Amino acid sequence: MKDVARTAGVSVMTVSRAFKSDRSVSQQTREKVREIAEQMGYVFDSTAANLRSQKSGFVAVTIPTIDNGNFSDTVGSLSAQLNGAGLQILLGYSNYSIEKEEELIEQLLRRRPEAIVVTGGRHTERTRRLLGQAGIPVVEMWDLPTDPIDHVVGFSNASTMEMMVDHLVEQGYRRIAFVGGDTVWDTRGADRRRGFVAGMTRHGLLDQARFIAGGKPPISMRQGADAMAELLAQYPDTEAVVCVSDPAAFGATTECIRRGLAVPGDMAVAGFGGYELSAISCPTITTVDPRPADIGSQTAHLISSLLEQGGAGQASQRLEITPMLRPGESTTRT
Amino acid sequence: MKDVARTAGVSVMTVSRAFKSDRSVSQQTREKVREIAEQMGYVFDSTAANLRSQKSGFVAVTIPTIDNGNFSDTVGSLSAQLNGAGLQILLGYSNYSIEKEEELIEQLLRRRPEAIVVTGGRHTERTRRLLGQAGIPVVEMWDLPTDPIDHVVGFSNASTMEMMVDHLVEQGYRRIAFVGGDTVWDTRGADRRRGFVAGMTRHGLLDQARFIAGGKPPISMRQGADAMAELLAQYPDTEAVVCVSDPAAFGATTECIRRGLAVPGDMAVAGFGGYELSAISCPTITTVDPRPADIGSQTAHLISSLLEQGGAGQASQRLEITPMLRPGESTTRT
DNA sequence: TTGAAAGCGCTAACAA
DNA sequence: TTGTTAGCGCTTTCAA
Repeated sequence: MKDVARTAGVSVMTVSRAFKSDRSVSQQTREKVREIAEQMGYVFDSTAANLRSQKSGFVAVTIPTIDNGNFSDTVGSLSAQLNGAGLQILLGYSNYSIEKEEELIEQLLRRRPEAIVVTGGRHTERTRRLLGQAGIPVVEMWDLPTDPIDHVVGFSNASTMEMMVDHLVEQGYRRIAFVGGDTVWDTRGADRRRGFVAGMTRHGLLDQARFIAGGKPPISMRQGADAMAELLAQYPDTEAVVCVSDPAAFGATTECIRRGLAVPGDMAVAGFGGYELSAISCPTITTVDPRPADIGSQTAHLISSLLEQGGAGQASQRLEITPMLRPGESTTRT
Repeated sequence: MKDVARTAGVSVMTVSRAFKSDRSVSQQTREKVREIAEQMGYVFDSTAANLRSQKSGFVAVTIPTIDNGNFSDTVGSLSAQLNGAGLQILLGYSNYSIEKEEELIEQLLRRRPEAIVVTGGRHTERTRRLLGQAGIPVVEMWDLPTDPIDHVVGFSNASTMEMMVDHLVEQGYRRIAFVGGDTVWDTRGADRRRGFVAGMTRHGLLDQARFIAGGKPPISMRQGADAMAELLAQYPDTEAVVCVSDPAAFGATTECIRRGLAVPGDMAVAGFGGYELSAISCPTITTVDPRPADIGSQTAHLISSLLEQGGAGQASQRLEITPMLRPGESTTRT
């Protein structure tokens, strides 16, 4: 910057101002400075600017994995909106581990983000402490924790799954199985399973419920297919299956078709997540859409307004997203 | 840090050292300092450290969109490996626009990344200039540009698609259609289309080739289904379709099945990308796997070794990935 | 509208 | 093993 200033015959301060948007520099000076900077191949150094102004322009985000269309949708809309506000996303993957999440969050906080968004509502004690004293807005998304750290943008995985159980029971299914991943890892998956149990209990069908474990999340299509194979071996009289996610439900559906079983004629299948896959698949698969892009944009909007009003220390908001049931051919009684 | 130093009764330099890994501090002092820091809720400030040491710990990455399983796979493995080396990914989305990419790259360079990875080999002149004079290793991935900026980790989209055409012709198909997105936006899609034309020409079948445009990338499953509908209306005697990506091929396949057309009996379908979807779908879909995770890990490995050897200015490497044809039921002559 | 001085929180370089 | 000094490249603050 000093070099640019010298070449342009102005002070470094003027160069600095020429690179900001609406500061007080004459149009003429600004253009000259920018042109010279471009010629000299000068690239502004945000690191130094951030240090001095104590504003990083970062929003930190942790998601369990990038390998999940739902989370990518959320991050995509979050990112698009925050970029518009001049903020960049600093993304980290916790790999479904709250210990890894703790480590990750510590790393991210060292970059002095202006806000932080975490997925889910279960964290280590130290994570809660780190986030609590970070002095920036904290948003927990994709869940509705009973004891939130600060702000929340999410939905109840449990009651959404109950809604799905209601739908299946309404359609006349009774012997229903749940296919999910390891619940120690995937807390949202665990909540969905809890919702399944609650729904079955409420309908007096808990004794007809079956459970198949699908391994470590994210549950793949292959794991869904394997789970269906296991289900058919263990509980061949099952009438319907609800899977913890759409890819698993799709895998389960193809396994049936491959074996000559009709879906839903011989076996009904439902998923979770509202993926495009479920709407296009043949048969279309019943699912519930938690509107991941809405979670992202609501979160972005919340963060923008919080930062405008001065950041941390404001009344904690709780935005509840209402997932939508999308009935498909895969559970329609023929 | 000053506060921590005072409380611990040491100098700031000692505190600084206590937070580095293998520097010269007595084990006792380090533990005491860390403990006090933890109690005081002190979080190390990377921004300042980066400014002083002129090392950001960032690797910048641009991808067209997060909404594409192939790119997420690449970023996932890239990220996992670089995190191991203490580097964080600074990710940006170009939205398939080289103008947006230019803007994005300028933003990213301001954060002083230690290396930068861009997707594809087509860029604006200014992008090339910015990258050329950034003084850091530059990797272009997912392509094999004829005139690379610096390092390359990728494969030829054109010749990979030619391989697919060979496979279809070998299976006996002649009247073959190509379904792809807008080629102005998606340069990899354009390369694949070129490869299709080259393959058909080589087999003397260009006059029997058909083309259906699927809109702006990334091409969705829905667009694939719509493209199939259009194809059946315009060229009902088509024998096989090759799609620019697997999701589109899946959509096209379901559209056939929905209309009572057998795949491959009445219409053969092939995709591109090696998605799990193609291996699980019923019928399984013929695809070609560019091994996105390998692209990521090869890129990570290249970057690690370049940074170890001092960063920019080293001999430009060109790592070619060999995509694998994965024949599926969707093109198998019955 | 422009400039000079001070300093953001850390580390390189050197000294003890 | 520990401490002192200077300064990374910018912006804040104050003055002209």
